[in-house]
Amino acid sequence: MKKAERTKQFIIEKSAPIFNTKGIAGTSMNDIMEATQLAKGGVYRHFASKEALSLEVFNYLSNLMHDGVTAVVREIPTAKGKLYGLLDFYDNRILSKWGGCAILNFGAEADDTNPVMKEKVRAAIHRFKSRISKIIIDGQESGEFSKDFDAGNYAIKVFTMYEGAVLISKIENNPEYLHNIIAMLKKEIDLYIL
Amino acid sequence: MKKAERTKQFIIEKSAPIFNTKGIAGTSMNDIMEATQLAKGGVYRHFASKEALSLEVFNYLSNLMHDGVTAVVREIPTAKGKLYGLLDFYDNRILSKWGGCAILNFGAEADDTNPVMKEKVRAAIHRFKSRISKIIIDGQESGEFSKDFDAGNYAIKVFTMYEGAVLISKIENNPEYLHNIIAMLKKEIDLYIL
DNA sequence: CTAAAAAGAGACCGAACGTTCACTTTAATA
DNA sequence: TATTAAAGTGAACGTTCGGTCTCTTTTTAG
Repeated sequence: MKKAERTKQFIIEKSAPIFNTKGIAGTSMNDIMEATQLAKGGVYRHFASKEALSLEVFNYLSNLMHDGVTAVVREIPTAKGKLYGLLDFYDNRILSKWGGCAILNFGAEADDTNPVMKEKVRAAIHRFKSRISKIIIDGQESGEFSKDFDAGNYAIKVFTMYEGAVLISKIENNPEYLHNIIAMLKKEIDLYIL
Repeated sequence: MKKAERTKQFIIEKSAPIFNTKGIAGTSMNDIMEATQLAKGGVYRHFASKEALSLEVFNYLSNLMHDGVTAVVREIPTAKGKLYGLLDFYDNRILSKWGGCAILNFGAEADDTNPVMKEKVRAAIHRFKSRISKIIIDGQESGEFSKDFDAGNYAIKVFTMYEGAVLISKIENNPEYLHNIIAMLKKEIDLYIL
C-alpha cells in the first residue's frame, strides 16, 4: 500500500530528466526501464501508458519549480526582494538542472499535437504569470511600487524573455545570456520603486 | 537531371510543416510519403536518411524567414522603418504559418540530443541577431539613432521576447501575446530616435 | 508465522519504425 | 523515335516501439 506510491514517485523522478531532454516522442519505455531498473510490468503497473507517465512528469517538474520559488519568496518580506529572489531562482536552477525549462520543452513539443499536455502547460504558464502579477500588485498596495508598474505587462515580459533566454543559452552553451536577461528584468523593477 | 532537383525541393517543402509541428522524432517517413504521395524509394533517392531530410527542412524554413525579412527590409530606407518592418514581418507570418518558429521548435527538441541540428539553430540565431544589430548600428552612423541604443542588447531582447511570445501565443491560442510583445519592442525603438 | 494481496518480472504481441534494393516507369538525349 | 540514364515503386528486412499478461516474488495484515 505504501510501497506502490513510493515506487510511482521514484519512476516519475527518474523519468523527468529523460522526458525533459529527449522529449516525449524521443523517449522510449526502454529508457524508463533502464533509468529505474524496473521491468516493463513494474512500470506499467503504476502508469497506464507512456502518455500518462509524461503528464505526471510534467506535473512533477512544474510543481518542483513552483514550490522552489514559493520557498524562496516566503522568506523575503519586500516585494522587490521577492521579485529578485524569484528571478535569481530561475537564473540559477533551470539551465544546469534536468535539461532546462519544462514549459519550454513540453510546450514546444505539445502545442500542435497534444491537447492534454498543452492544457497542462497553459495552466503552468498562468500560474507563473499570476504569481509575478500578485507580487507587484501587493507591492503597489503596500506603497512599495509605483502605480505605473504594469503588473500584467511585466509578468508577460518576464515569461517571454526568460523562455527565450533559456533557449538561446542552451543552444549557445552559454548561461550568460540568461544571466543578462535576468539582470535586465531586475533593472526594470528598480524603475518603479517609490 | 532537372527533375531530381525539383522533386527534392518538393519533398522539402511538403515535409517542412510536418517536421515543424510534429517534431523530428514525432515525424515518420510514412508522414512524408503521405504528404508527397511518393513511395519510400522515391523519397530515399533524394535524402540519405530522415535526419538528413530534417536538416534540409530546417535550412529551408530558416532561409524562408530570412529571405522574407530581407525583401521587406530592402524596400525601406530608414533604420527605424527597417526595424518596424522586420518586427511586423515576424508578427504576421510566424504563428499561422507552418506551426510556428522553426528556431523554437527545432531548437527545443535538438538542444540536448542532436548536435548537428543544434549547430544549425545556433547559426540561425546568430544571423537573426546580427541583422538587427547591423540595422541599429547603421542607424547610429547615419545619425538616426542615439549612441545610447545598445544594439547587441536590443537584438537579444528581440530574440528572447519574440520566441517567448511565440510560445505563449501558441499555447494560449492567442496571437495577441505576440502582437503586444512586438508593440513593446517597437516602443523601445522610439526611445532612441534623435 | 501464515495467508492473502500487492508489486514486479519478463516473455510475448502486433504494429510501426527507418532503411534497402531489385525492379518498373519516366524523362532526357541523340 | 530509339536508347539510355535517371527517377520512382513497393515488397521485404531487421529492429524497436508501446503495451499485455501470466507467473513469481515481495510486502502487508491478521
